[in-house]
Amino acid sequence: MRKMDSYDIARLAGVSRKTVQRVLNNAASVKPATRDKVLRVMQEHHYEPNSAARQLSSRKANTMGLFIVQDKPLYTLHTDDLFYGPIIGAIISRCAELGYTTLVSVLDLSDIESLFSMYRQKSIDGGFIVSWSDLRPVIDRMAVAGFKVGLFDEGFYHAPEVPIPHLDNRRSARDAARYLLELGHRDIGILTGDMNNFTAQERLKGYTEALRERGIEPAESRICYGQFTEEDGVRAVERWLAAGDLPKALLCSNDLMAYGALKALSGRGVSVPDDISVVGFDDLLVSQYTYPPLTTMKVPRVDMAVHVADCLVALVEEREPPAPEQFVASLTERQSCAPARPARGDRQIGH
Amino acid sequence: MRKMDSYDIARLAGVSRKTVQRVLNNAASVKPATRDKVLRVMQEHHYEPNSAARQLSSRKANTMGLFIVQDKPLYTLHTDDLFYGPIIGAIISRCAELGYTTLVSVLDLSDIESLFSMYRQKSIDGGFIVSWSDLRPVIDRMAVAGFKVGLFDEGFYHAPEVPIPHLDNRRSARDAARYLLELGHRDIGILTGDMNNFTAQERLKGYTEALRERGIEPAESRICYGQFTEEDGVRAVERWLAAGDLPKALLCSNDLMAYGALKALSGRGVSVPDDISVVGFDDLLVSQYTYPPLTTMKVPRVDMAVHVADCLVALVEEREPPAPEQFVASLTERQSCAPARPARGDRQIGH
DNA sequence: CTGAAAGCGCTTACAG
DNA sequence: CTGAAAGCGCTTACAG
Repeated sequence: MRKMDSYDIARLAGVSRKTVQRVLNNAASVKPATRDKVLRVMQEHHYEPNSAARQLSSRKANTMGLFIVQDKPLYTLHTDDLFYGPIIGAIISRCAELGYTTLVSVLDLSDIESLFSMYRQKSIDGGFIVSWSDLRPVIDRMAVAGFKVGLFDEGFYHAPEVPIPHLDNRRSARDAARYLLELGHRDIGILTGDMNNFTAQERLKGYTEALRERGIEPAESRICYGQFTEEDGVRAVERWLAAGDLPKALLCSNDLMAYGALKALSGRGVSVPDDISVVGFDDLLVSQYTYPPLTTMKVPRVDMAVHVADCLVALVEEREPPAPEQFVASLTERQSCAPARPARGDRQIGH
Repeated sequence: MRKMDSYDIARLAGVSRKTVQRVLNNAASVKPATRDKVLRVMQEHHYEPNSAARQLSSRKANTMGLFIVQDKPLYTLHTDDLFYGPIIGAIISRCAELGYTTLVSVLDLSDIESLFSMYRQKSIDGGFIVSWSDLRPVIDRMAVAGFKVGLFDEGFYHAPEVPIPHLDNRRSARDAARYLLELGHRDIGILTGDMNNFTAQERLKGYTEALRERGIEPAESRICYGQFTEEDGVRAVERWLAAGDLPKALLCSNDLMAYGALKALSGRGVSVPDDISVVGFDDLLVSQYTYPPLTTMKVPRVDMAVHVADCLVALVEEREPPAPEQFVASLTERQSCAPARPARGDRQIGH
């Protein structure tokens, strides 16, 4: 019961160390009977190979890093971040399935060195970075050093050698706008995200395309530029309300902004969905608890996470990466949208 | 730039390996000039000591395990679990501050073996288990094996050698009930958690004590037994409503049940807080988004997490653990409570 | 295919 | 205090 190593197991099972190792690595060339015997001995003695020794001699950590960056000014990102929470869980689980443990760190953007440390210390074979910020400088440094990394938000980065799951934001936003159009709405506003962000740009394009398909040219007054924060939603609504110019339907480029809009609307006594329909984007956990529960475009975050994990592991193992996938958000209907009510000369819809 | 080891650094800096090591471990006995020189050489060559080699020779992983168990039937627990999310972040950050990395796993309760594996492989020096389930059998096995572990929920376990942060649930619930009493309410119901759970028992006791202080003996009809799930909140409200016997104020033993109650109430057209005041317990992220925003007892989860982390690290390093702390939940007022309205023979309060 | 040796890159006693 | 050696427990070439 004292110190057990693979040598002891070999002796006790009456086989060579090599055989013990084959059993550990599930090699085929071991007779079932021998295999069982070795396994039995290992279990009896609670033997499991020392991971540090393994890492040291094989030069492989079988560990991935997961870096959650605490984005500073605009977005605060915690492990309980509503968007990234499920992604974090999915990555960890998927890596485990693929034989990797996951070392999680929360990182300040001002102290990004500890990320590089983990690579240099050979604590990890690769890493995922989860962040809303523009990480291009960091990623470039990593590329130079040959450190393997996967990302999530393609808002700022797009490089063939860096796995990033691709969401078809334009199409998804188009689908959201079409939904509103099919409800009979013609006066549809949009609340955009940070326009330096590729994702935000694409969602705006999708909105514009959908309206144009119906021969509607989106007026400048219908486009409100935000930064993906809840506060933007509040401000947008208040500005429209102050101008007496609230649209009849509102597409928010993420759920957080929709929450802000909903709050401001309800605070001003404007009824959702009777007076205005609201659609969000993401489908965060909170969306089922808002008032009214938010209709939103669900981003398949878990599938996307599994996909990056698969890509990064393939990269680390120098295998062919899985085929690229194109993800699309799907409509989750709740109670924040209603058919347009007939007014002025608008044609009536429904019923 | 090829393979750098501490020997190379020593040679390049013109010192002994021992000195390099002293620098790495921040030992005092190195002259500042020497120290700087060594550090400069290390930086120039991007040298960082190999973690596997360190672990192997020092028999220490400097790593903690964080096991998020996916509790089966009643509660589902994900990394985005509203209660545990911030706790997870706090543990990781605190461990980092104390010099430990954190290996996170999500665990199925049916496959708890992988938890033991990490200890046997010496991948971790200790671990935290985050779960709603009754873990006593697992913890007992760990104690026998000498594996060090910290927990969160003291609902089921209470042992001197296992760090668990202690929340004074009785006092916290008493404070919540007192708040309702001070608002003038006398007809106050409670929705309890699973009564096998110590935490649930204590919260009920706190409620009872507060009412008795005011000479109110809680009627059986005011106590509704739940299991900490959202659905319990729905059912409780529906049962009371069906009996035409809704209390004027309701203390929910956690936020999730309060969400259910709020939904059911609003679905039946009962106004919160005009017709009934509702108080939750936990202060999850969602509570600011419910309708109306939920007044609730905030559990200092982050402080509690930091405290267990400190305790477990002390245990691992065989140092004296920090002094035990007694945590208390504090009232977070939002909009789900209002003063009792004068009715029948009740004395009037307020104004 | 099998076995004994060398090696992974540190830390830790152990002589000097 | 300093330095050379042994050792941590595996894996990986390398002879046989």
